[in-house]
Amino acid sequence: MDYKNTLLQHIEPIAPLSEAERMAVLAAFQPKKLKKKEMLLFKGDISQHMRFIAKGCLRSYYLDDNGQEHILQFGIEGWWVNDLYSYLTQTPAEYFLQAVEPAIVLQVQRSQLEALFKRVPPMERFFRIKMQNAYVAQQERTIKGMRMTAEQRYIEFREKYREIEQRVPQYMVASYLGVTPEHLSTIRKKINS
Amino acid sequence: MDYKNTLLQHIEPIAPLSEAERMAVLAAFQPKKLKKKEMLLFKGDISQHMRFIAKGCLRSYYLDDNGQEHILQFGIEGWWVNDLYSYLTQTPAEYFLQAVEPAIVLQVQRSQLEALFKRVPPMERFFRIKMQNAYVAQQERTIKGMRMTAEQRYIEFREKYREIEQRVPQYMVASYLGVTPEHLSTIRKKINS
DNA sequence: CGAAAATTTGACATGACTCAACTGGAGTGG
DNA sequence: CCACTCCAGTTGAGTCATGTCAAATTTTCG
Repeated sequence: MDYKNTLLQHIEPIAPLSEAERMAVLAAFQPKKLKKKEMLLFKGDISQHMRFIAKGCLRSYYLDDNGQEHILQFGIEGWWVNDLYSYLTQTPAEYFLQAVEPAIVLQVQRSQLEALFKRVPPMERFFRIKMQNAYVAQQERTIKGMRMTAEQRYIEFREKYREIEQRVPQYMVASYLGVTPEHLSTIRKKINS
Repeated sequence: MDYKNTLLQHIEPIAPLSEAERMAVLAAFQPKKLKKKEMLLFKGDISQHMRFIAKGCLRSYYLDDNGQEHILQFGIEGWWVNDLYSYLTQTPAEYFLQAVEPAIVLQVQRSQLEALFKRVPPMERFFRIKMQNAYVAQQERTIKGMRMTAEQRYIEFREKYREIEQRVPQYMVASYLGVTPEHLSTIRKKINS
């Protein structure tokens, strides 16, 4: 039950809850254990849950027309992962969700979360704020993706997500940064000299 | 008062309102008229309002270390524009907001919007959904910015924002797409042949 | 009409990709 | 515990995409 604390610790600084609300929130979420490389969502599935990472490391990615993987996002403890568009519109997912490390994910059914929003207004607030922050961060990433060189992006990634870099293989970092593994390798060589 | 309808027409499909709520919402917003090139927010200002475009066309942009403009976003009728991070955290803005065409913007003070969220719960819902959609769209743009060629991005932009393309100068489109005006020019030449 | 701004064009430089070969380390089966 | 295989990572050559700079041309607007 320890992982449930992880969840509350992430919600409460943003949206404090009464004891009853806390119970309601916890009751709505269910834990799911994942092995390394286990899939949490496939392209084509309809995402039925909001998902909070209590432990471990996951990634979301899609396959392009050539079957190549492109990573959108990594997530570690305290992050939310999803194919949000699929979840929101209940259409088939574009993205895959997969555990990069063994993981524990807390999931809440869409219908239950909607009910929770009604019963526990701070949760609606919490998600609005989370979305706002995610949006801002994403905006930042968009600009940087288009305007910075791969080297600059890598240096930033390193500083910002030191921990993630140490937990995922290098070719996944390359994929996240939008460069080929070869190119990332040359960048690293250049930096370490 | 016509522009106030524009606002309600954008809120109600997502979050229906009672007559009283409608009044409360309208009362909170104040119109502001902008001339072409007039600034709505400067870098360094603290963004005090949420802003809805009732008429006209605006852009948000920032200046890099070389003083070059980079456009994040255009907005036309029915869009929201802001430096969201500044608004949310009440820190100095990174971005400028400027009218590209004469415009009418409906503004609501942050404190009033917060009060509105409490009094009119559908508004909190409306903004959560807006944020989610914006986030998803932004995620899309991030991926495409890093992985598609400038030509592909331009073709997409054209299809998706035909109207905006016709309302803003080409060098701003280039800026939005993250390419030099010269390069966009050669892309256009290539496409039209 | 004239000046300023926007766009086009071309030569050259650099960043990033592709492809192919090689290196080194982590499992795995004998 | 060794030998083998497989996969991640590195290296280098050649190529394409895009940037920089400079100049010419067109458009806009006072």
